[in-house]
Amino acid sequence: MARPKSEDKRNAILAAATQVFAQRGLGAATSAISQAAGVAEGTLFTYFKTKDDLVNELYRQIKLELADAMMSGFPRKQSVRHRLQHVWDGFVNWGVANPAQRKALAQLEVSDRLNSESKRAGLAPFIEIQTMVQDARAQHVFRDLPEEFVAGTMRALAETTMKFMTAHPKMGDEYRQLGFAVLWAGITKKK
Amino acid sequence: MARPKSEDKRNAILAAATQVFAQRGLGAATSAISQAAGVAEGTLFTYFKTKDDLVNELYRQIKLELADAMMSGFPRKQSVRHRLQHVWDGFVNWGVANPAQRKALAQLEVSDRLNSESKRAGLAPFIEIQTMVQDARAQHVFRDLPEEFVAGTMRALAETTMKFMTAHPKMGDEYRQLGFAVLWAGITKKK
Amino acid sequence: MARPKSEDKRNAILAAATQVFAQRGLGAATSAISQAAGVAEGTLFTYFKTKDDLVNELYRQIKLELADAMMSGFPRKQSVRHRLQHVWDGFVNWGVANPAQRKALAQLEVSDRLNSESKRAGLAPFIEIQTMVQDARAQHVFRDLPEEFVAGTMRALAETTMKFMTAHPKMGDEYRQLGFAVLWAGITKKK
Amino acid sequence: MARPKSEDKRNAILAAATQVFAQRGLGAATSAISQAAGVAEGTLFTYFKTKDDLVNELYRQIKLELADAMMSGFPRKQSVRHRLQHVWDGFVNWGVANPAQRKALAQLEVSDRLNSESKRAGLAPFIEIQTMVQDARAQHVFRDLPEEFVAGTMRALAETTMKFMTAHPKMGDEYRQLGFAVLWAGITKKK
DNA sequence: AATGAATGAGCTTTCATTCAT
DNA sequence: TATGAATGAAAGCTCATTCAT
Repeated sequence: MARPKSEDKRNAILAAATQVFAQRGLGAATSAISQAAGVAEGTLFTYFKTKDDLVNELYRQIKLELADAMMSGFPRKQSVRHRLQHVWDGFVNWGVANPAQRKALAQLEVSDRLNSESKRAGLAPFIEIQTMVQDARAQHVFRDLPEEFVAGTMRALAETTMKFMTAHPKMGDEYRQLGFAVLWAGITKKK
Repeated sequence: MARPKSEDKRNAILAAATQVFAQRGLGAATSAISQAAGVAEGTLFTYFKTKDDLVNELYRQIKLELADAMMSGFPRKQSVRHRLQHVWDGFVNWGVANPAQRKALAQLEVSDRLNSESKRAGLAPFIEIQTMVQDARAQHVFRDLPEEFVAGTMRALAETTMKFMTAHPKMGDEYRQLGFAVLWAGITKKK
Repeated sequence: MARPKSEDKRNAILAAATQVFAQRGLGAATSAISQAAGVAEGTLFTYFKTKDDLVNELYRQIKLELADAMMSGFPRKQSVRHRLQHVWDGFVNWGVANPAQRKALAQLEVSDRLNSESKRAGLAPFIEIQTMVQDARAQHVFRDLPEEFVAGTMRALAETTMKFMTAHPKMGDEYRQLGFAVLWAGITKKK
Repeated sequence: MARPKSEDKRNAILAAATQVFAQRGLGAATSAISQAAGVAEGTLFTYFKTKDDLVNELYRQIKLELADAMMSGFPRKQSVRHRLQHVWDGFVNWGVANPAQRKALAQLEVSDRLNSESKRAGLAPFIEIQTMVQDARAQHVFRDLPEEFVAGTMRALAETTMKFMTAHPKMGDEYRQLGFAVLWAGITKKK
């Protein structure tokens, strides 16, 4: 048989796309990606039929990585606060550790190149968070907010927190705690 | 004597750019903008030397409009809470009333086309907010957070709030209040 | 106003396309055409939105020229033989005088790039020939052949005749007569 | 010992090329041919060094098949009319029975990919027809036409005839006769 | 100043051919 | 020999910008 499609090469292309998209946006040329990946221009298209395919695939992959970072070891049985802290820490730590992924993801989320199938797939691994939020509301731990409002708030605060952690790496732990404290104070019920 | 450049035309181009960028992103063609503005393709370039110039100019203009919406009638003398509520209301009301501007601004903020000069100019009209935050911290009303963290948090929460207000127009007032409550609870000191 | 679209340039592009298609087939690159026309690559697309548009337009233009060559001065009132000779002479003379057009047309006719609208438009100017053939059959001048068989035979014989006229220019008149004689003998009724 | 090249595979490629070229023209991708042949893309190039080689080889092969259809059982001893009818029938019957070959051949004949060697080889098996035409002229059965004019006329008329036979299969025999009658009337001397 | 045709670099994608397996 | 991944030179087309009118 001929040489098999190399998983390495596919990954190299996805990694290169992450970097290039993070730096220059989704408008970046596929040739820049193939070059960064160290493959020929045409090779990109043996692994991804079109640029849109690449974009969608990259989105799903990053989302999976992120989900892994947030959900692995999720303390299902513990308090809402513990569980929320777990996903918060997972999120911001991942974002700080993977700035290119974070930036690329931000571009991908607002892009009009994602098909609905990808969007759905990107959401799927996070259902447990939804469950948690529903629990928290049912237990009157949270204010009476729509789930998506909570999710949006968390994402937004995490975004801000990550910026600060990145800008002041030595203060990372403190900002992460601080960000969480703001989130928790904001969304929970006052006694 | 040559015809003077028309302020009308310049504004038409900026308005068209707002709409087009909001809909299709900054990658949209300048020809789409000139068409939407009702001027010739070349005319755009007599008002803005390059596309980048247009982008930067638009950014500054939207920021000025936003500053106006947030800062006019600013109750300098009143409590921190009153002042914060004022800018919050100004922000989210503006965003809901001007969705194209809001979307365009979001694209502009993350774009790599803004030069540092524009970024600085975009920040300038908001210094009074900084002052307010500094006051609040000095008075120990706020947690011990960096000013920019507060600003980032506010922007992030406002973004989420605006999405909800837009999605559920009838609940606009409630969501605006709710968003503010979350913000206030998040950033102020516990007694 | 800006400089108007130049009819000259449009014609230059069509002429260049004729030459290039004649030589290298419809697969020839648009860049080869623009170069031959002495315009920039992009300019071709201000006159023809796509390559297919150019191809279809060229087809219609050549057909019109050919129709003019065949039909102008058509002796409506004279005998079938006179009329047939008229279109025959017009056809082969045109083909010999315009070899590039002839070759390009041959490629265009068998191409799958022609849309049905163009095909219809290309046929339209030749209806009088149909009428003539119908007359001839009604008068029992011709054998009992389908019109299209007659047309196909004529085109086919003309093609052969033109090749000979081109190969032996000095014998042009003789071959034209000879070709017509073969055609006439072939399609008319024996007494 | 290395595996010998498989005649089967070679034939499969030629057959596939016939179909693909007939349908999509000579511009069709080699990958489409290899796929249709059920072999790998690279394999095509072990049997034919380049696409041009494949094209030329296919031309020669089709011409041989056609020659076989026309010349086998050629009644050398019989009258010119009998002999001409034999090749005519062979030609049109073959064309109707092998539409893909016929279409592919038509594309090949007008292509600029045939080298002169192939053209010569393609002509060779038909010499006997030349001889026959020479005989016919010497015997003053035919008009005073160049051999190639006769050949061209025959091919052209056969082309038209085949179109009609294909379009109206039930009238096949009639059209074949009719076509031949037109040919014979056209090229023979009047008494 | 206003226009829009002209320009050519740059884009994504295809494809004949090569080459590692 | 057979395979199909790898290659990079085109291809058609778009677009920011220039320039003749």
